[in-house]
Amino acid sequence: MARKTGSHSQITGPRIRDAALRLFAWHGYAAVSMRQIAAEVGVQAGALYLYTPDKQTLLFELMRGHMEELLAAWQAVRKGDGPLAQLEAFARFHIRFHLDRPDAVFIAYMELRNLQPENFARVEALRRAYEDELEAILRDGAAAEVMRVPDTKLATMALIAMLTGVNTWYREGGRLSRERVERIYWNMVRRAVGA
Amino acid sequence: MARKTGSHSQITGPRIRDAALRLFAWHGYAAVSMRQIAAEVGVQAGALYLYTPDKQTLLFELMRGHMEELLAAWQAVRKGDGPLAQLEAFARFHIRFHLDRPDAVFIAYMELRNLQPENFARVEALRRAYEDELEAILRDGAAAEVMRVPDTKLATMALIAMLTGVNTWYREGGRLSRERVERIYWNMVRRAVGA
DNA sequence: GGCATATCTGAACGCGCGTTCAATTCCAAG
DNA sequence: CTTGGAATTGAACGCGCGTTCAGATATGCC
Repeated sequence: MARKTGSHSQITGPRIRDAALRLFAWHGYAAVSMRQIAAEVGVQAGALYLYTPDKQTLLFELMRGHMEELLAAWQAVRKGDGPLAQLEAFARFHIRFHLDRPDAVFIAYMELRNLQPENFARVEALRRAYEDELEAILRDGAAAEVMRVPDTKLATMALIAMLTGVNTWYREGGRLSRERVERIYWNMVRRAVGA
Repeated sequence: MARKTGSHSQITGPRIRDAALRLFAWHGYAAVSMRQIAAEVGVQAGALYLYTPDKQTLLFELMRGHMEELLAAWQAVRKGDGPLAQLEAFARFHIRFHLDRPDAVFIAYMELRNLQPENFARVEALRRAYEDELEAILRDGAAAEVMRVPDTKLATMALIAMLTGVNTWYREGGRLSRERVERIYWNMVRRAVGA
């Protein structure tokens, strides 16, 4: 049950996004009602419509925000010189970024089918842009003959799937530290591309 | 629109499962109504309840059926001798099996959260049993010093994620044949475990 | 204190949901 | 042709959905 005080706050917008992110990730977009989101924020359902035109846009903005954060964060990474250093930077960045935002990652992968076609296309474009970053590294590595990748597109998809998979099993405070996880994954990635 | 003839058929049960599988995979369990499934089969919604006690059980039976097929199919595979041959058998089997059943695979990974706790536990147990098959191979390989895997559990999750990822991008009749995809993935798997 | 404005409530709208069940239709066996 | 049982219909049930909006409430400024 949510709070009952009538005090107004200036931060309802972010609180709605947080609640929606958490609820969508746990129960799925289609299974979560606007009333549930509102209850989590401590507000009536109607109030949500001061901050979003509809439920679909709420989902889309969460996914767009996540993908743009992802791209911006990768652009900001110091990447080092040479394809191998860049591949290591990518692998470690990907794991770290994804472990920091399990809910947003979950939504970005699971709720694509609940986006209207136009919104879907925009999110997909952002995802492809991210994949292209990795593929460029692999192409450079293959050209410089420091990696053996018979098909860069396939290798891109394989490596991203492997790295993203860490979110399905890693639990904070578990058997392995983040640094150890990063190191082991990086070694598997390096070997997988024959470097 | 479905057919309107009143002729009874003895195969309504399987047709319901087929329709539910396809619809759940495309739109998600929560977003698909019993009336939509019924329409796909060419029947009224009430008729579904001659074949399933409720919607939740319909989902559960689809997932349980898929996981049991997966385990049975793997048991039936000729695996060859030695950890490396078995790892190759596993990688190739996993890709083949998953590419043959994209809808069931999608459901098995995406609709776990829509299972009631008891049903979830049963499906999870089956999934763990499958993962254990791979982990046993990796442990044997590490013990025989033909593989280098610092953590078998992590490697298991990483490899399964990588292999399952093929379903997200592979399209029949595309640029790469199944055999070529299998071969490239197997090479990445082999290298990833340092063999 | 009074007022403008941003924020929120609470009720309502039409709709589709999962599920039930009496009545009907169909098929096969005698 | 009749009959018994399986298969299916079609209407109904209570409920919660996304969304709207007139009215109430709180806040910051004069």
